[in-house]
Amino acid sequence: MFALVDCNNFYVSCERVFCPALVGKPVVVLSNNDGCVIARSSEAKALGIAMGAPFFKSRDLFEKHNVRFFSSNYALYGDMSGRVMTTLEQFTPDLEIYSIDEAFLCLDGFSDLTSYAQRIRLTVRQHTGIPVSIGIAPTKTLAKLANKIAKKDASLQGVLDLADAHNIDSLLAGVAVEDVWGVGARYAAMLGRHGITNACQLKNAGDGFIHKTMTIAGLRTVRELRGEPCIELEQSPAPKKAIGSSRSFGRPVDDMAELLESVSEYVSRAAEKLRRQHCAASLVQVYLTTNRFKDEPQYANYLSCTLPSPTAYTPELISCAQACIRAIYRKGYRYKKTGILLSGITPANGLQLNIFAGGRRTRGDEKALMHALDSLNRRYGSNTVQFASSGIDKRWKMLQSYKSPFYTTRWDELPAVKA
DNA sequence: TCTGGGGTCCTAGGACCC
DNA sequence: TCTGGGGTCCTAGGACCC
Repeated sequence: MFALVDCNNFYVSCERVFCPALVGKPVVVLSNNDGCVIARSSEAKALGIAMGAPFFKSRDLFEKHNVRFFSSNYALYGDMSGRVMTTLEQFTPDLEIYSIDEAFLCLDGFSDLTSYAQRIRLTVRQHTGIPVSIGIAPTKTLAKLANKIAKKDASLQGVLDLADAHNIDSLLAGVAVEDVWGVGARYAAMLGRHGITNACQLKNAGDGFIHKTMTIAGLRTVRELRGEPCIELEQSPAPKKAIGSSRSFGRPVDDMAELLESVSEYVSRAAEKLRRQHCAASLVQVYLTTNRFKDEPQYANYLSCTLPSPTAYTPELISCAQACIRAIYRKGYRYKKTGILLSGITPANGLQLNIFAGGRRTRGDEKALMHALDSLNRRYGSNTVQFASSGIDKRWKMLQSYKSPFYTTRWDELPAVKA
């Protein structure tokens, strides 16, 4: 048996923990660059504020209903997520952290699951202040679905064990096909054209048709809806096969020097992650693009660069990425965004050395330098030491005009309790 | 002035190998 | 008139997830 524990309106809930005055009021959290709405309180949803709604188009509505809004504060959300997951680990030895706000728990061998799940809810609430909902079922896909129903139906008090339902098919018939895990907008439209609009109809669709139109992954989804487990619990996350970093700029950028700074910064971020998983990369991909929403000359391009041997040495990766930008940069455009992707990832120990790389500084020196860099930044905060090529002013940086304090990760921003 | 970021998996097609 | 068969690897594109 699987339980899916999902935090309710997670980012909004994190903000509310440290600012209880927000409880009961419409609250939203914005994407990077304060671009779109990516989390909404139930009050905000009730006002008709859509997921992904552009912030600047909604400002009037926000003002009218006194909607509170926040820039995203990932240091806070990541830290709160860790606290929730640590609490969940007390309830089962077998747990998969699926995303920042969700975990699958294996409940095999446990009894009285609904009341156990209620205890989980109360404990998470007490330890972290975060409200969660829990769906229980014999497959992950059904557990996701049960969770969705538990969130919607207030009478369930946040928990639904599908085994308790007397008529699962009628429950499935009440769930739109696009709300099934693994069915996105494209598949939902395609299925709709074939008369399949709810989860029960999808469950009863023909295997051949599903395989042909939705590949093997779609077939797994359908089998899971029938109660046949096809997707296992993954307890130890596999190392990443690709690590990317990209950001929209806070304002249009036309100067190549600033584009070079931005990719240097993004490569530094990605390389840090690469070293954290003890890997090296052999392929650097770089792209740039203008703002597709603007009625002005558009240009987008990308270029990749294969390294002679895999590396996790930031300066080498930066040189590659900057060479790519120089090659694809065209003067006269207003750029909106650059991004990089590291791939061809292999474990850093036992690297194939390059026979032609003699005479350069040794791998040992590079490793020591990166280790020192990472240690300093871990201890004293991100970007305490950085590469000059990433720039000093960084006037291209994204906007974060409405960010809440780093309540849990910076000494000088800890909330104070007044006597 | 203003529309996010970071991933995974599957498939098809092309280049290459023997 | 007439030119094989079996395979791997890589990449791009399209779908999905949060």
